Amino acid sequence: MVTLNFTFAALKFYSTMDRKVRVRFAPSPTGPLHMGGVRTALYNYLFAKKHDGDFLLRIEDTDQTRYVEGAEAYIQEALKWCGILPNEGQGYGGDVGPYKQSERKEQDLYRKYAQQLLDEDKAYYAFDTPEELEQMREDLKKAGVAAPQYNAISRMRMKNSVSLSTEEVEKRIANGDPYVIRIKIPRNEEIKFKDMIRGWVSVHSSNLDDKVLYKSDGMPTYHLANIVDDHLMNITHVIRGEEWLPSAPMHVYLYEAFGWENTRPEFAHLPLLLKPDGNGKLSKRDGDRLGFPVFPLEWQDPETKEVSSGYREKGYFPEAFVNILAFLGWNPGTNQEVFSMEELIESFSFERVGKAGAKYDPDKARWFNQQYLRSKSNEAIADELLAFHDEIEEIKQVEKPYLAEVCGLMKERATFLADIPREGAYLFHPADDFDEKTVRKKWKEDSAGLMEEWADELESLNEFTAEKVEESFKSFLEKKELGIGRVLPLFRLLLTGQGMGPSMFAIAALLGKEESLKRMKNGISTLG
RNA sequence: GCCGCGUUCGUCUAGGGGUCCAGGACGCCGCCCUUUCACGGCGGUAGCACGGGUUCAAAUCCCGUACGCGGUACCA
Repeated sequence: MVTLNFTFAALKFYSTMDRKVRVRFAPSPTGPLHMGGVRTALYNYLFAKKHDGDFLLRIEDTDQTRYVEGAEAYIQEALKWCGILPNEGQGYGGDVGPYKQSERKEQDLYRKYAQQLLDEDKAYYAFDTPEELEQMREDLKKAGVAAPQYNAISRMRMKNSVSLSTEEVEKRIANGDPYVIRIKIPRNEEIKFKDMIRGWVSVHSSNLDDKVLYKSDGMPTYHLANIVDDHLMNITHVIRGEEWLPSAPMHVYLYEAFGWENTRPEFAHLPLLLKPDGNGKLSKRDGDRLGFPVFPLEWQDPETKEVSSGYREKGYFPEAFVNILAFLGWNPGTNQEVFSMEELIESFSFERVGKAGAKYDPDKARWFNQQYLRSKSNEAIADELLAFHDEIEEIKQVEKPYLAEVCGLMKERATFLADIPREGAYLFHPADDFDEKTVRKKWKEDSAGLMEEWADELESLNEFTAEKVEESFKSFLEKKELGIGRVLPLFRLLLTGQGMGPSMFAIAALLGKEESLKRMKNGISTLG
């Protein structure tokens, strides 16, 4: 047995080695793409790029009842924002399209494969009504069957082309009776495959259901469409979420039933993304509850009009978002944590993807964004502020070089772009009021007089640079025989209204002599 | 219930029999730097789910238990 497995694995290895790597991301347009979905797309993308392969986007919309307006456009936009760009697929063209299953169905691409299975006695027609199915499951449960299924045993008591006579089946079909096509899972077989992340996964066929492959509405189910499309699109590796692991053996069996086992893709089932507190997978609700987005982009439900926040709108950089996602389930095995997309491609491998679900940590996510913000040049940050935050009045009221200098001053204490103009609002216009606590602690009776003297010193400066202001300030302290902590907070209070912030001399220099003196004068008269 | 997958600091994780009285990062705490806040530096807190094996030696291998998650649809 061991020898057999080894041989099988070796054969598989060779058969996929000489094929160009082709992977696909295949979401259903049933709503906005969840960050877990984006991560699946990302891992597919990284794997494809790493191996000079293709990354395709396929839309799996076989369930017409769950179609949501705008969801497909959302998927496209989200991937674009993240820089996870398909080089083939829906919206990108390619030789093996269409890339949308509803359109493929129009071309009748699926029915013939179901027919092939029917002809080879590997699938059968079933006429059972939903009520009959429910009844069967109930009866089996009552009879003490632990896992009621439509399988090799129970199928004999149902209405299908295995249990019914040929004449009866033909009559029903001719009559137009609704039917589905079910896969005929063999009764006693061990089905195994080697998952790239989990190793050997083995399930006995008695635990598999005779799943519906073709629905009575004429649409294939996911199971059929997925296998047929992956085969027709020459997919070499199926990288998807762990929720698919239970049906993977059935998919493996389907490849065998079709006679496609030699080109069957490899599987990698990704660990789930879990909610930050407690257990269970990350859901839309958790974001609302804990105050962080679970979607890449903001989304408004077309029916309920309910708005879900997005990483983009919250101020996350796409590079940071990708970096965050990459580290939820994968790590490079080194101490490096900040990775560009290129570096991720270079380092990515399934050997370093974990098996256990990863709890999402919003704090760590913020930290990543901060790292990216700090690593950008002042000019780049100014550009991004102007491009993405035109709702902020301040940034439009100054020249860009000035804005860039503000960014330089503020970026080390900010996490998001918008923090800069908010926390540094006083660099754009005088503060509305003075920080009460600082006034109480620092503004004494003699403060006004002291600041007037200091203003005179500033007035006499010819060069109003940070260095000159500092120099002048030092000699002022010496002259007055005062400590820096007595005087500087007053200066800061007058110019910024705050008790904290970046270097006071840099602030004064940035504001300029005239503005600095004006603020001092106004402040002194207000505070007395 | 049944089937499958999983389980190292609060969180993300390194670790694939000895070099681990378990390393890094986020968070938290303390100290230093600083007018202040932040940054930075230094230090600290805290973990191998449990029980049996195997072995001279186990976080690492095997079995079991517990717990968690996923699946159990004519949804994907």
